[in-house]
Amino acid sequence: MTTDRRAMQSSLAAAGKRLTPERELLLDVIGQHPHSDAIEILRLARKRRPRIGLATVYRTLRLLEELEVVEARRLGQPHSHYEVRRRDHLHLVCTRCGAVLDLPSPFDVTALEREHDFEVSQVRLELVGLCAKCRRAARREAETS
Amino acid sequence: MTTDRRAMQSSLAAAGKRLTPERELLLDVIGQHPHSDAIEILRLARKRRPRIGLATVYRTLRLLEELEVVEARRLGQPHSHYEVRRRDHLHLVCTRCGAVLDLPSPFDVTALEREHDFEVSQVRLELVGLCAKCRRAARREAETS
DNA sequence: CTCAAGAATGAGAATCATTCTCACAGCGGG
DNA sequence: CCCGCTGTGAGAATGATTCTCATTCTTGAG
Repeated sequence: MTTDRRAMQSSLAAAGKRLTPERELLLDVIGQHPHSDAIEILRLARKRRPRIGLATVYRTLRLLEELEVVEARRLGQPHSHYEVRRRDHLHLVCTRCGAVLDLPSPFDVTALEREHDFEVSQVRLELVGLCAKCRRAARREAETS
Repeated sequence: MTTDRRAMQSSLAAAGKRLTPERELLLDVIGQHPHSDAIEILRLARKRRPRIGLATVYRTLRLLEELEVVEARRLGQPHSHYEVRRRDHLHLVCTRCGAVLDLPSPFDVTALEREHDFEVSQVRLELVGLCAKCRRAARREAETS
């Protein structure tokens, strides 16, 4: 994951932030264990750095979200699950046990039900971005600063 | 919304539950104010029934979710937003101000960006249902009871 | 019509995920 | 080598949601 590390390094530097061992470790853990929640990430990170704290995990997760490196998911549970971000990202989420399967982008629901032995009951789609008002506001802020 | 009311009545009865004035009121509020959160729903409900409590709002929301009448959404904020459930349900969510636009089902991202003056930065899709393991477990449970 | 049993409610306490605070540690430039 | 930040860990604080419990309402049997 050296490329990720490099990219991280520079976006952090751009924001006047440092690439600390904790941040590097946490990014690695998230990359290796997609869909983990904060407690799970803490547990995994402590195997390699036992004194790391929960606050650092949450702080780092938020930072990585802001840098658009990591993405938080609400999968019907009260806490979030985290994973390295991709532009198009499709999931099969079981409503009963919470299992999450990743999917390649183009798909056909019926074929997919057969292939993954999964019964689809609901399709949820969100297109996330900026509305016209906020695009103008963001532009104004950029000019001011 | 008499049809909704009827349908509710019978699915509640099937589970040995009652259609109370509170439940009817809350369903109506959610129908009339999609994407509201629990506090907002409480505020709206109190206009018509001032002594209704927050616990009842949350209890009813959970019940309506179980009956698959209502759906909770996590739109990047720490609390949920609620709306009457449809099978296919598409949203445009602004990452900055949290505005939510509903969309008709079939769509073309580029046309849509032009039409709604919205800049899409991310596509999120979840197909929700039952995995093979849980379908078997659910079947077993049904047989037992 | 009356009453008992169970379901539902309101208020406030409890819980759980997440964020904040604060004292201390560590790096990086001068 | 020291100063000024940026980060960290621990625990407190917050905020959304769920639970508890005493009370009220409904329903159905008699």
